[in-house]
Amino acid sequence: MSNISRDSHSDSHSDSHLDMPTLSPTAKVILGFLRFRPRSGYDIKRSVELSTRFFWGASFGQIYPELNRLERSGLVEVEQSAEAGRRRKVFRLTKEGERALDDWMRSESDLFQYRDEGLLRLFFGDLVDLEAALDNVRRMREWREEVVGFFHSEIEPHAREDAEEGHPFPQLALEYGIAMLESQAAWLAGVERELEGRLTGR
Amino acid sequence: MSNISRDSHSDSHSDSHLDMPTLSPTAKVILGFLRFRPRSGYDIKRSVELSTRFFWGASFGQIYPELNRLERSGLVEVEQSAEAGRRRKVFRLTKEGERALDDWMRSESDLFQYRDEGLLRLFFGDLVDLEAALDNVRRMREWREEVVGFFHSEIEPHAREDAEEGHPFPQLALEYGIAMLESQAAWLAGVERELEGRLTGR
DNA sequence: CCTAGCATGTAATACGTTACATGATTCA
DNA sequence: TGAATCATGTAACGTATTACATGCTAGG
Repeated sequence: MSNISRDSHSDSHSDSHLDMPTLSPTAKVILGFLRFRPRSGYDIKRSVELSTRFFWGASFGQIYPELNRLERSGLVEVEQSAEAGRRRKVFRLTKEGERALDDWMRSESDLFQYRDEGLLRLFFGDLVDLEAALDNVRRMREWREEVVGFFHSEIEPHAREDAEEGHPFPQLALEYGIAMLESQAAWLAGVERELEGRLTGR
Repeated sequence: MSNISRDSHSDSHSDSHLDMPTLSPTAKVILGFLRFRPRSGYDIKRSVELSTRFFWGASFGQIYPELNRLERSGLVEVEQSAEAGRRRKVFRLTKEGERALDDWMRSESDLFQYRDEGLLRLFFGDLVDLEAALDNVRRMREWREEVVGFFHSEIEPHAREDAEEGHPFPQLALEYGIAMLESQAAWLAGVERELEGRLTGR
């Protein structure tokens, strides 16, 4: 667990192979994307930015070393390597890699981390004047609305494309994000009205 | 930013003092709690576990070193130190500390991190059979329901107590958490019904 | 007497971002 | 020719968890 959840408890579900070294967070998203089709580290980064980065980010500083570790442990292999011209290494899953991905997908490991500075400020709202607390809530709501707009304009087209190619789940994950942010924005708008009421003489 | 937000942009809001070294994440929650009343590191940990840990955790391994750093930089000071018997150091805010806290509370720094392994698995749902995807969604919903129950039984009483003592904001933060988790659980229940429908022959 | 809880700390390790270094290619 | 983008990687640093070490005190 990190905030509140327990992590990867039990793991007694299958004796497939003993001591599979657990996948790092970055490995999970790398293997997932490689399963659809082979990709370079650069491609993986682009995929992450266009889809999972809201709930599962990965930077170059994580991706490149992790790809090399995964290759050394036999979960991925280089499909084609262009050392001439534009240097480029395209990786694909091995049988071992497919197995590791499948094991993880069916596991109950369940990391859930939520860190929200606006919410911490709301929690400490009693320490400042109402105006400051209200400003904070307003910023929280506005930011969520901006992100929903961003999702619609930048992420939704790609998700729709995936869905048309027979992969509806990315769109489902997007809808989850939109629903969550819209619900938060609506809740925050309610708090705004409440605080505004207290401010303008009850 | 970590996932999606930008962090601490501009900071041009006040020239109070130039180059205030920015507070670490753990410092923010420590200073906030100390503002209500002086506490030991152990007390702070207890407060965090009873309230902010869902969206702003802190472990002993962060708290104790951070308290000593904050003391060295003059934001907190030792109120009473019992070296005899049960060793115990109670810290309180200095004027500098109050100022730093107030600056942060009015700043626009806005860290927002969300990491959700269940959602990543949902995103990759096309890679497994429907049963496995459905199991995952079910676990996601059940876990959220458990946490809401935990909030009601373990957190709510403390929040109510704070509210009765004239500090309503912690309760507001709790309600935010409950609303968010309930909205997610409801959304997930809808997806469950949809997937169950596809499973039992349309 | 022994266990649970109070209390403070360090060390090892993992994870993550950012900045930096390096270089090729495409296109205006 | 110069900028944007493709492409891979390392180093420094910050943040976080976990396990460990140590010891006191209150209550059954």
